[in-house]
Amino acid sequence: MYDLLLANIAKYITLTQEETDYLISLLHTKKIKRKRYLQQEGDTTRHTSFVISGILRMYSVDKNGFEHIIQFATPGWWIGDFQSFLQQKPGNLFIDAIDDSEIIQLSKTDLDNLFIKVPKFERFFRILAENAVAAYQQRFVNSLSLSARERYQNFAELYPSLVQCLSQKFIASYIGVTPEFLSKMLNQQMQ
Amino acid sequence: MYDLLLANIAKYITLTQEETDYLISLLHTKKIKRKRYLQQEGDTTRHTSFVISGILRMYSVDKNGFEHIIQFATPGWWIGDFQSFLQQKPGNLFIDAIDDSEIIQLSKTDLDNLFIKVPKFERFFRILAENAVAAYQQRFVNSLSLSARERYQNFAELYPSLVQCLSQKFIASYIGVTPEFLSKMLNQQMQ
DNA sequence: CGGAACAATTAATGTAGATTAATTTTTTTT
DNA sequence: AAAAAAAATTAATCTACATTAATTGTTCCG
Repeated sequence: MYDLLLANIAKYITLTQEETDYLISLLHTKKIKRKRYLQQEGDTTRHTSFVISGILRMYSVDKNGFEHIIQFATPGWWIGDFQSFLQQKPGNLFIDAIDDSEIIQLSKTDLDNLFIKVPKFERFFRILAENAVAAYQQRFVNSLSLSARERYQNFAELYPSLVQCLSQKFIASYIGVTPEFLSKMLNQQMQ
Repeated sequence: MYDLLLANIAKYITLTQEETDYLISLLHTKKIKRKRYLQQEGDTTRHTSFVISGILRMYSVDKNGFEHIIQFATPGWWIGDFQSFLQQKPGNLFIDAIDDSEIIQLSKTDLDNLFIKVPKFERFFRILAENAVAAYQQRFVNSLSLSARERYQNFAELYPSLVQCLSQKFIASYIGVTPEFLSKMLNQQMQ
């Protein structure tokens, strides 16, 4: 159940049995059915979530009702509205399950206590956050400087398995074009 | 000299005199004249930098030679190509000084040692990285879901002092439009 | 102080990708 | 397996913003 998470943690820090047990005592698992929300605009993010099965998406909805996917999360990934979680204020993002999924949750309160009781976790979450910054920096640069076609190619290279399993609609939303345009683009490419 | 940085650190962790002295022994200051590069594409980022005076910009240059400003950094801000710094590999970003500036630098090696000798710093840099993730998430959402005019308004609200002191060229590059279009937009707005 | 480099403005023209809408294909539900 | 819902395709039209180019205004430096 917690193997994937523990393996993930073990890459960066080494825990004693006691520390592992304490961590596990703070965790809760949660199942989310396809199309069900983990979080909606206006909710305050009380937990950070680690995906163990399925796939979720985080997205914003603009004032014209269009969705912009910021991130997909497959097993082994963390997902959450960082701003809302850190400041414990209502956020403006949505998260829902694309397929039936299962996640492990850790509440903000428990995480804060964990940092105090087992300071080693500061290191783990520092590295996690640093990697997230690097990833966002890169994604942002790509969205600024690549054309729609290049953004698609880049996505396909980076996440070949996602290209297989996601509908075009979601990929279009992630790379920032309409489904109609993506369809046209892909069919032109073949000729 | 190091006051601004120490005050910044003191917001999140408390250091003994000894720890402060040790930190200071690892720091170097550097002056960067207007238009001089702190870093160019292909360089590996060996240091993380904290601005104490002046203003710098970090940007990417796309294959058509256009610059896209990712971040400005004024006193009190950290700046650096995270991906290159973390992986110690050549990066693809540029950083240069918009005005004569002064920064404090800390090398990757010294930072890694600092984490081992004074684990408290794990917490400080964790919080820093978390805040950076939240900021990037928000900037990214804005770039996806707002029009050029809204992005300008948002920038002007967030950084009123920068709107004053930066040339339109730089603001245009930050919000992701051409200088010509920004000029037109601003003059239309007044009518 | 004068001229060279740089920044801003204006306007005509061009285009990547959006919008709308109708049709077909695929998936889901019962 | 049929009906309903969702996804993909195609094509015509539209638009926010880019491009190009010429003009003016500003800053900086010898």
